[in-house]
Amino acid sequence: MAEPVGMAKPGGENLLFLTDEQLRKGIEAMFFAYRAFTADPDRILENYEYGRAHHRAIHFINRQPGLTVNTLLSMLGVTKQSLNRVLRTLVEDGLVEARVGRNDKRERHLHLTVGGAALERELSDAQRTRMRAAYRSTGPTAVAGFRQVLEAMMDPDLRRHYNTMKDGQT
Amino acid sequence: MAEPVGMAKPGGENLLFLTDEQLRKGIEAMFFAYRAFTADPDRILENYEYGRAHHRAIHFINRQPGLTVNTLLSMLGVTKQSLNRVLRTLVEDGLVEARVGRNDKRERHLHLTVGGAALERELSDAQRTRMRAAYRSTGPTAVAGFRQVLEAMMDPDLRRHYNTMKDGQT
DNA sequence: CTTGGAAAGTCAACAACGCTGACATAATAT
DNA sequence: ATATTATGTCAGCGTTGTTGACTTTCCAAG
Repeated sequence: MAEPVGMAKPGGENLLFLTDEQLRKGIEAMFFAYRAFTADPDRILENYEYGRAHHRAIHFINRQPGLTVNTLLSMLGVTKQSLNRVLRTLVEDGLVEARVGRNDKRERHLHLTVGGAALERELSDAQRTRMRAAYRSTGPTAVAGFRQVLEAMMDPDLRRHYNTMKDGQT
Repeated sequence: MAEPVGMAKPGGENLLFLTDEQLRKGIEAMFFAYRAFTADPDRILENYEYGRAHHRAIHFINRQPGLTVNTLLSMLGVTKQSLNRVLRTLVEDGLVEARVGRNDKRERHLHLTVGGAALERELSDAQRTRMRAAYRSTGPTAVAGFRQVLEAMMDPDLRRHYNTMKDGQT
């Protein structure tokens, strides 16, 4: 630790934090942190014979109950065939309910069952625990920067989903 | 769990940034940002019929030339069998050279060839471009926080690799 | 009311990349 | 010298991503 990530910016801008070396460290930080970020849920999922794809589906269904398959598709950024395989097992196992739309009966509105909500809680508890520890040890200023940089890295389409959910339904 | 971490503490610290809602936003920020983070290299790799695993191997071989298969293994956190498949294609295609160790002939010391270095450059250029844009638009304070939180999230073992390389060749 | 198109789902095949098990070879310890 | 440990390879399997082709259901416009 303890090296210049960028000094003040007096008259001329100091751009030390934009060197290739700094960028490489950021890249590796993303790699190692993401590995840790997914490790806890992955361990839990093994007990249920589910994978990371199931976790992601459960997360967003919990986040926005009643969303359609198509909406979920665009959030996850996978093909419908890939999502369908995951969704089918979750419905079969009674963790997710797919209700036919009232206005548009072609649509399937997705909800977690009681069992699905329980698994969601178990998974997100594990993930939040790690993130809470990281947040706590670094403080609110670092957390704000963390979120700002991540948001700036997103593709506009993905950022739309992120922001939608951020403001969406409180 | 799920207690209001929000308000204030006896001491007077404001812990609003530790609410479950804030944590959830951090989790989703990680998800969406990582997707964007890998999107650029993934697009390039398609042209070469390689995948993300090849990228990771190339990155770390470039980062620390001459490292052994075992060392690379512990950085990537996969099984040696999984890495071997990737490494074999890279050697066959003339992007990586695996030199038998002089002291210990069991070891293979890995180096990028000229062609391997060229691909590494192409991939990391794409990744750096996105990260540079994010860094520039958020500034050095945010970048420092970004790195701090990511580092705090890592497992100790992975963090060791991260720090080792960080000090490696400044 | 017929038809065009969007939404959802299915089936098949394939690729990337995790995994375990079995094995060959080299170094080391007994 | 022989057994054990370390390193790397080969073979096969599972998850999850992909594309392509196709059907069914439904809404809406002509």
